[in-house]
Amino acid sequence: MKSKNDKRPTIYDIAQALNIAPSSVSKALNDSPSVSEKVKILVRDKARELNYRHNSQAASLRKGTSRTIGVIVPKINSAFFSNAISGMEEVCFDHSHQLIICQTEESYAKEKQAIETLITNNVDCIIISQSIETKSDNHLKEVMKRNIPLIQFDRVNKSISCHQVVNDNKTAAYHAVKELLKQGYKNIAFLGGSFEMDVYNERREGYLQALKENGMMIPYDYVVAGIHSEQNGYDAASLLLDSQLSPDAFLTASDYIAFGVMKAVFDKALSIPDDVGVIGFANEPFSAMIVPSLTTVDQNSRAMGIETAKIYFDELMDSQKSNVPITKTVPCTIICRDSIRKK
Amino acid sequence: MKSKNDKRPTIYDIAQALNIAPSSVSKALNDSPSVSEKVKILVRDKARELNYRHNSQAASLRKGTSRTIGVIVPKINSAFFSNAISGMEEVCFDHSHQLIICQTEESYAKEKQAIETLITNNVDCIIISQSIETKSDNHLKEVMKRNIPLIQFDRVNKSISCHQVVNDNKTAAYHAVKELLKQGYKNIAFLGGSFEMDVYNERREGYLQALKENGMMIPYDYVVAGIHSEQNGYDAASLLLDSQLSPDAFLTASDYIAFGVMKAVFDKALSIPDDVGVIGFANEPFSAMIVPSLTTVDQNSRAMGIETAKIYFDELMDSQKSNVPITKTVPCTIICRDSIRKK
DNA sequence: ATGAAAGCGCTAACAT
DNA sequence: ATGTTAGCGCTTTCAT
Repeated sequence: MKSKNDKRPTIYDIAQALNIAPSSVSKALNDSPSVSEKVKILVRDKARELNYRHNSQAASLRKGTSRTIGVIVPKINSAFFSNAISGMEEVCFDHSHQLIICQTEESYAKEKQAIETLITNNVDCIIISQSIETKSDNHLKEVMKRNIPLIQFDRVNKSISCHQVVNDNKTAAYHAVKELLKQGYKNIAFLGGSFEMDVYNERREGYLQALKENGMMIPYDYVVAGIHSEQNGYDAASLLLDSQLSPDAFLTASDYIAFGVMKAVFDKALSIPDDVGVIGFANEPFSAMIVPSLTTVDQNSRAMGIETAKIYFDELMDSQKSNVPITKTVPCTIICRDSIRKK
Repeated sequence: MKSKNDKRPTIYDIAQALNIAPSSVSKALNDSPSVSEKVKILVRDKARELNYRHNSQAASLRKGTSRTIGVIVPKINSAFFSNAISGMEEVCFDHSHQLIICQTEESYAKEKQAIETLITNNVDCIIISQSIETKSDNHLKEVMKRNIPLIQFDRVNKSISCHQVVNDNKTAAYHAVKELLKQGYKNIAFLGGSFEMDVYNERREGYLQALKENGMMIPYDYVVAGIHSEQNGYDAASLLLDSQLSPDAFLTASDYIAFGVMKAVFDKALSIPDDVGVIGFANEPFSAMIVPSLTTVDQNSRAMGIETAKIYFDELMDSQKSNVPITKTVPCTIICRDSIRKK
């Protein structure tokens, strides 16, 4: 299909056709001030005529910069990440940069592989949200050692000193619990994600703080770690609802977990929100579509994506700025729906 | 941040350290048969020691191939596309190729831009599912003219002669309608997407054929075009439900549209599935979560992604194979749930 | 089996 | 303002 002889036109072809030097063509195409308007017009017309396209590989090789940013996320098909990516894309588009997106599917091996791929492709910056499985930070250290700008977002490893964009997870969880207390719920359980990740730990802290401030007791089994899926949520909630002191409310680490909890509650013939209140995390589209609609914490993920990409363009691109890592915090918004009582 | 003097190691650094020729290093790293096992080991060890990484930009420039495939889709955050992409990624990973993903957000301008970007980045192949807005095919012709292998999937333009991977949309719609008829629904409306796209036209054909075969009349207003969103679905269904001959079933072009229809039905105080049956398309996760759960057409999108990527590796990569465009058809599966009556 | 040298397409010094 | 030249890092003939 791809034949070798009808090669794509280069600046040499334009130069030859116009009887000028290739460097002048390059300058003209890059709108350099040191080339006459006349030549620019000539070059641009000829380029169009020959159907010339800039070869960014060659330019990257020469310039040592690829105008490309690598993004590593666990999944692209979750509301949180796809919105964040969409936000990054918007900013990159404005700066005529582009994104290479890698999915890890929560695997550490794939995460390491993705970093190799991105290094190999000379990306100018790596943006990463870690996978659940990731324990080590060698691969991130490797990126730093190579002086490739690194930005973490959402699922960050705080021990790595680099720019970070995170939600105010603690505050969000704190307010979510306050909301539950305000509605009169008394026994609030927390089904969190991996407790090896700061995002989830912070949510737990917010949860604990809110309860402590109100002098509530927290049975040891009310805080459950390692909950990630709808099924996990269903199982954990079923267990808790059968226990001695059955919870009357759940704060969960994701809307999917929350949905599992809701199913468990219904299976016990209890009602939501009258008997049990439920709050999720992420504001997945379905959270507004189910019955009862799910109260959830919106993480403003698009804004997070925008802020993340901006760090590169504002701080990192023209390098040699501050070496002090910035941490940006994006506030969450609690979306109150029918899964908790209304005042 | 990124300083110039501590540059990344190249094959020259390895060559120098080992006192051998750069070409030998290159061959060793590529496991060429014309280099001794001894040198290979030496080179690999030194490469590890120096923390060498292959520079694929340079290699691409030299070899004229980038081991990169560009994918253009309207949205990454829909079940259909993210699953398809995931399937493509799997196949690419097995062939150590990678994906550059571009979103068009249904805009023709962005679609054109994405193609420019991909050409500029020397992708070895372009995989595209067109945006709704796209009317012209100049940008696709441009790709063909450059002898860049082009594969269309799902939302294809049949007038462009290239490889295609599609669902058996007509059959799927046909069987969906048959299913509705079997359950005793009599007045079945069709809320389709853009009628300028083959996918939607084929679904309409299947719908029409099933009804005609059963000698059913189809009021002219039962076939509605240009329906894309939940809101569109809600509006169109509301109108139809108020009309003279109110439909008792809807086949829709997406689960989101179906959800809008369901809302409209409930707002008229009608019941699903007793008064009205609804079938969607795509098997979005939420379709199983809502009440009543939504009967939908699963497009086996992951399989589509896999088949699409395979076309490149099986047919196109080693070029000069057949020039005859292949069309692969991936069957759909109807997932029967509560939104239609059960026998 | 190993090495020397050319060149992929572009840009950036450095002349002129 | 324009042209000459070298070189980014790699692969690939072609010699040896």
